[in-house]
Amino acid sequence: MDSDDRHHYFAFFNEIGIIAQLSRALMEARLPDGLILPHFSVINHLVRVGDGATPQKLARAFQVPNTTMTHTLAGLESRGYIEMRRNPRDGRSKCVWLTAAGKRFREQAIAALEPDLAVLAKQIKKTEIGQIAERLSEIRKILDAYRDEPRDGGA
Amino acid sequence: MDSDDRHHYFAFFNEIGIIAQLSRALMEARLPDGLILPHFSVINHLVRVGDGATPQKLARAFQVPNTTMTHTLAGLESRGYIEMRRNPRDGRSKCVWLTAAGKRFREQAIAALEPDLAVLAKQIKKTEIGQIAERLSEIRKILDAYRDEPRDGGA
DNA sequence: ATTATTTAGTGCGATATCGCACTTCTTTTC
DNA sequence: GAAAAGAAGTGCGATATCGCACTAAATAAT
Repeated sequence: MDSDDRHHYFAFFNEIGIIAQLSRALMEARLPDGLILPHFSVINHLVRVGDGATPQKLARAFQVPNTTMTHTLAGLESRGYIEMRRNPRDGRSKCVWLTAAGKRFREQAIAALEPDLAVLAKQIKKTEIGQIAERLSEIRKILDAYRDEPRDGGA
Repeated sequence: MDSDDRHHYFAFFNEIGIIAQLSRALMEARLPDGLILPHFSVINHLVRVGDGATPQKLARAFQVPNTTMTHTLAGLESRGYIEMRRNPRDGRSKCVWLTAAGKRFREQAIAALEPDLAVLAKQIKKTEIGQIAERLSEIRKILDAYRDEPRDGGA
């Protein structure tokens, strides 16, 4: 692999990083003060996948350390968007439950973002987004698998 | 735009965010202790585009606040990878110059990453990466432009 | 020329992320 | 059943990111 080959991969991940940064900033500009993307993401996840998950499970889903998830959940709980209850199945653990306020927060955040999405949708067609997202999903899975068995191949 | 349409866009940006996170973690695992992606990115930028740029220019190139770039540059300077000199054209400003150690750092970082890249290259073909990167570049430009004239359309 | 405005860089404070180590509880081993 | 090993969550400390406000210098306005 020569320098030019490497640059292709670097350039790809560079674009990814910039888009992640830009989209995150765009999104956070629409969220209430003190709330950031992970707050919304967690709430959104709970709505879509269903609540009652443990912090551990959420940390894995978002690929962040447990401490980070603890911190994010603390922020959501202090605002009354989630409730942390005891896990009846495991005394070490807890379960995260959405509150009505939490669901309302999600609705409002999505509504606040709608106009931006509408503008972007005019320039980036849904079909194209869908196609690229599929490719990205494959790449994400490869990276994700690689994370668990780095470099030395396999075994 | 209905809930399902929205989800397409959310899913796209979600994949982007995850890949950014994974690739960054992969990269940083290969960097010397205390150095993170922005450190490498800045050095790499200076090598590729040429050094002598002002902190301001770098901050814009990386879309980060000036304070963040100041902090990153301080880290690089304290390790002797760059030199901050006075800007002869503007007394308020400075110029960032690479040192031999800085160039060596880049070489070593790339070498340390090479085996990972080689493995990934087997699973993600260069041509496909290139194609997706082109699409992403267009999307990045759209987002970038939108950043300057949000929501209310134009004019 | 003097003053007002803008710009580059940075000190400071607030919050986010994350590694480490500890507590508490569960599961495994004997 | 007791002891050992493992797992979930969190307190603490270190660093990153970023907004605000300040200083110094350049540029514009008069």
